[in-house]
Amino acid sequence: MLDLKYVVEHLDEVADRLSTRGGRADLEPLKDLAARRRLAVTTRDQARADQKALSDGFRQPGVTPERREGLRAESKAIGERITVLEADVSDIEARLQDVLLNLPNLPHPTTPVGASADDNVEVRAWGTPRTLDFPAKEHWELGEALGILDFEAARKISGARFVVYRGAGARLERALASFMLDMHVARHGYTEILPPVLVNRDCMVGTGQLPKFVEEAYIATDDLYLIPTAEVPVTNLHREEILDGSRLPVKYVAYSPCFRREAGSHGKDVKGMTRVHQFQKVEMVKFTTPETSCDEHEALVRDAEDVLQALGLPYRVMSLCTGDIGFSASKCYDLEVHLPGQGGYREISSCSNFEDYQARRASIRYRPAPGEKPRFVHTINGSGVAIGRTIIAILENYQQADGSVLVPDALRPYMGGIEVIR
RNA sequence: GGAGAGAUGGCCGAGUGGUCGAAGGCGCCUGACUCGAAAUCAGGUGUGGGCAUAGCUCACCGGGGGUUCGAAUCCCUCUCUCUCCGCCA
Repeated sequence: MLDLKYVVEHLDEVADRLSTRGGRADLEPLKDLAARRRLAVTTRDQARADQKALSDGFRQPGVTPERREGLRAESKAIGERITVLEADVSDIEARLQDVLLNLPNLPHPTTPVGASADDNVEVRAWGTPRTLDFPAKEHWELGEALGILDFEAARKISGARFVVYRGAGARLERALASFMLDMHVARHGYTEILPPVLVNRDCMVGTGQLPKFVEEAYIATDDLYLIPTAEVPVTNLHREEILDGSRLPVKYVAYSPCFRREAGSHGKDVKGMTRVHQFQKVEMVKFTTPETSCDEHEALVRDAEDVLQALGLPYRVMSLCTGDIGFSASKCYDLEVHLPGQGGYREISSCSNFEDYQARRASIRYRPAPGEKPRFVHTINGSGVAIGRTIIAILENYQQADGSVLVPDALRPYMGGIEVIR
């Protein structure tokens, strides 16, 4: 959520910056509502002050019954007026909130301006894409032939866009989760979290999934939502809190399943498990000061890159342009891994700096020093990394002519010594 | 699922209709004392909103609603926590 005061005071600048996301932001209604709110609040507060002053009369010694009756009548009249004025304020504030919650974050000045994914900028690349001396297979061919990915079974028990891992496939998933968590905890200094995957509405609003993207979410009964990423429960760990500034940055890493309806992506990535309704992911989340968020964001990207480097998976780092970054993000880097089977790069991690956008929605603040005023933290998060897509990358990068797949060295200790899946 | 108890500031904990944004304690900050520290003493110390912004003012005692001239306090309701019983991985 953007700061209303800032938006109103910098209307043109905000409109310009938001327009780089595509479409145009009409902020006039917001400005109008803000002005109406100011008037309504002032009027209401004055009425309340009047009534308060009146009520002192009841306590004065020697008030006559007639005087009391007069005060009562006068106060009652003001009370009725207050009721009306309060309703007015609530109505305006609800409408204001609705507009504000549906406004995306301001792109960071360093976010490249562009209209679509085609305008994303490659920042750096690591490794050399593998060239195979035999026809490269795609992950589903390899996985099904090896008996480690079962799409047919998944279709029967859940439907399209699900996958069942079997045997070494299931083991690979578990190995990757442990491998990534261990790396981020031991080498990168994150604290491991295992969050609920069912969260309340406030969490979803806090990180920006709701209200705008309700069609993307799986909604359970009791007003609970299946998380689309561990970012949601982990960021909300500190919702409505004031953190001790000396504790920052706070760094968490969590392994969780992620549930996405993928509404609006019909016909996209229908084969295999590139785009499924449930996948698992290791997610890193940081809470930082505004001064350090850019550096911490860069560091988090490096932390994600470490995973791919350790697994020997060639990738490139893309700085997403204004037309492609997520709703809540100010700046975002995607890590795209090279897939010989699909013959191109594919997103495997998305690392975003939300600045104070989520913090304002979720009211996550910190106190720089004892006695100082609280400020909003900056939140940063990124996949470290998506496990399903890592399995895709391993299958396609480590495939051999006979259809078997080598286990990357770094993973072997986690695979019970299995060196090749055949 | 059944029965009961409870939710107050960073923490503990008082407060059962107005003088309460809220006693007291702890913690924290500032000052005095001290070579320095501890102890002691004095003062200060919540969050957000509005405005004519060194100030004034309004709101907030788990959430929502009600009664009342007036609610932390009374009533209803929801949520959560705790205790006991039942069930259960």
